[in-house]
Amino acid sequence: MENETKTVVSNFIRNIIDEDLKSGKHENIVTRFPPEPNGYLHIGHAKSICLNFGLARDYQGKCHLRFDDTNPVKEDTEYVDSIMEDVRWLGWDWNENLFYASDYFDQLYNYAEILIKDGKAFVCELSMEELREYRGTLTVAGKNSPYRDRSVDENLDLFRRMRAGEFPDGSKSLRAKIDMGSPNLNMRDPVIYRIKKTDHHRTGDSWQIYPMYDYTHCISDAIEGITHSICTLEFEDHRPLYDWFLDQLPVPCHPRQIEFARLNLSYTVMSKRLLLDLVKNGYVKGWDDPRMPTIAGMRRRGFTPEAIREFADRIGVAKANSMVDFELLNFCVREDLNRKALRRMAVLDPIKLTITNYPEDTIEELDAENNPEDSAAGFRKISFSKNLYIEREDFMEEPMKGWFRMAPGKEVRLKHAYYVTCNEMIKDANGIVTELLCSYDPASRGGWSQDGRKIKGTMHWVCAETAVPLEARIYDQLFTIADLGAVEEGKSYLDYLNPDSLIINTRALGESSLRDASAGDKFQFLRLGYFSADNDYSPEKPVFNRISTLRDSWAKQQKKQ
RNA sequence: UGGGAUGUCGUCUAAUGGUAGGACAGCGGACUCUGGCUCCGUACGUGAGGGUUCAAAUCCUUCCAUCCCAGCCA
Repeated sequence: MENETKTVVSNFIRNIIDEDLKSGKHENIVTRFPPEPNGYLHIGHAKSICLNFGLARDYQGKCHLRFDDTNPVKEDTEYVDSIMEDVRWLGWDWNENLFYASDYFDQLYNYAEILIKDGKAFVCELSMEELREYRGTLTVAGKNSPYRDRSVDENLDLFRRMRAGEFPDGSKSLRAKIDMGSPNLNMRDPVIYRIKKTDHHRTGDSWQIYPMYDYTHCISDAIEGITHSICTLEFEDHRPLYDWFLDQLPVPCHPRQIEFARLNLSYTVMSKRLLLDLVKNGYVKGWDDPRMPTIAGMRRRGFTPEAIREFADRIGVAKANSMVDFELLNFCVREDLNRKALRRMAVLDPIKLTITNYPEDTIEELDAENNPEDSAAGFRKISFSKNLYIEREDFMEEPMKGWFRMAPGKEVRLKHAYYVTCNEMIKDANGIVTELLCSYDPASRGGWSQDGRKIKGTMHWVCAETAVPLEARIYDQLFTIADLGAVEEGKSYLDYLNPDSLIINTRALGESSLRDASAGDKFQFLRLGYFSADNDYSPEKPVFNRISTLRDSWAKQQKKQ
């Protein structure tokens, strides 16, 4: 990644960092990516990961990976493992800086006692419903809890007994004593500890009480010496609270929280809840379903880490809510794969093509270049015979204006092979063309001729004798509308699921070398798109996922008419 | 209707009082053994009104629009 030398575009966070470095506020910067291990990472997280780790890389600082694991009822090591795998796969390294908020439970507890001793926190016995009432509303101020004025000793005693497990879940909470009249609801004596008699995936049964996010996050940042704590916009309202805790406590430093707009991508959803829904209710086949915007899904689909990082760079960082066009992601994979993917030929909708003047029982070997963008990729052998298949849509009985693929009497080139001319069509009882009879020019071997005649149409094909049957999984957007935030009144996002988001094509045929791939190998199927060998791939049953199509200016031209 | 934020080409994003720039998407063309790639060209924008200034996307002001907040979730 070191050789990705490109000019970085400025953004408001870099500007802040530049100023902090210039003013001497900081000599080095430390950022962090703080996921809660309660779900799989998605492309929105990738934006945050690339931002935080990218900043650390560019400023020679550090980026910590910290699991924000303060709610044991939702969290699991399965998620911890997948998150670490995904961050690494994206190309980032936290080195020795792996942390868990649960590592700080003791310190967090001690700080809470300090708050109590300073008269800045109290044990409250309001039920959740009562608490809601006392909190007030957006427009009316809250009321003080009747338990707000307990003595320090009583608070300390109660809090210690909460920790010891003497009280049932929900019966008591520790609250900060701030201001029930604040127009910012987060400042209305927020809960900082709640009782949860649930085992934690790391601390087991040693705790009966768990700290809340607002309390934990700022202190964790301070303990780790984070300089810039970057989070999403919805935490903007929490910043006063973030600062309040750090101002009350003898913490080692006071990081600055900076908020940016989370990623929205057209035609998909980014909420963990909705994603979990899709998985649990079987609308997709798991977290790594290639239609999912999860890192795991995108990896399986065939997106590369390089493409995702490039995407993250290109979308930039700002504070305005926005919706990025999925096409940008397609652009990024194509750009990456165009350089790297080996070319292969496959036919998705085969129609038989017979070369009538080619000798029977002969199969010859031709050379085909593996990647015109990379001469080091070399050549491969492909076989050619009298019996071929071409793409049905590459033939048109009555060619339209501008058509330069196969048509009756028209000479075209079979890529890497010969010039052929279609002389005759065989049709079935319904008038559907079932076979094309062509003649070839033996002097055009390799796909060119000495007389230099111009052949505009070039087509992909496979040799019937050696072709391998493929399963091609053709993906489309999971949803039919670009903005899932704009679902109509009374409708659910499920009403917009695209019934054709996966089409399994088992008619496809590929050149024989496609039998020798392994899961994860990526190819450009000539003129069709980029494909990745799926996890289900085996030499006996080669399965490929379509990552994206190629740009298709012919299709575009057709659409306009 | 309280508080917090945000409005720049279709989309994303630069500009730090001094020529509104880039990318994707679009359009047109060149090239091409992929209607791919590449290259060239081109159109399109400061939410609205008022003010300050030689000069405003930027400062002031009044509107308007959108987003977030009433979990013992993060």
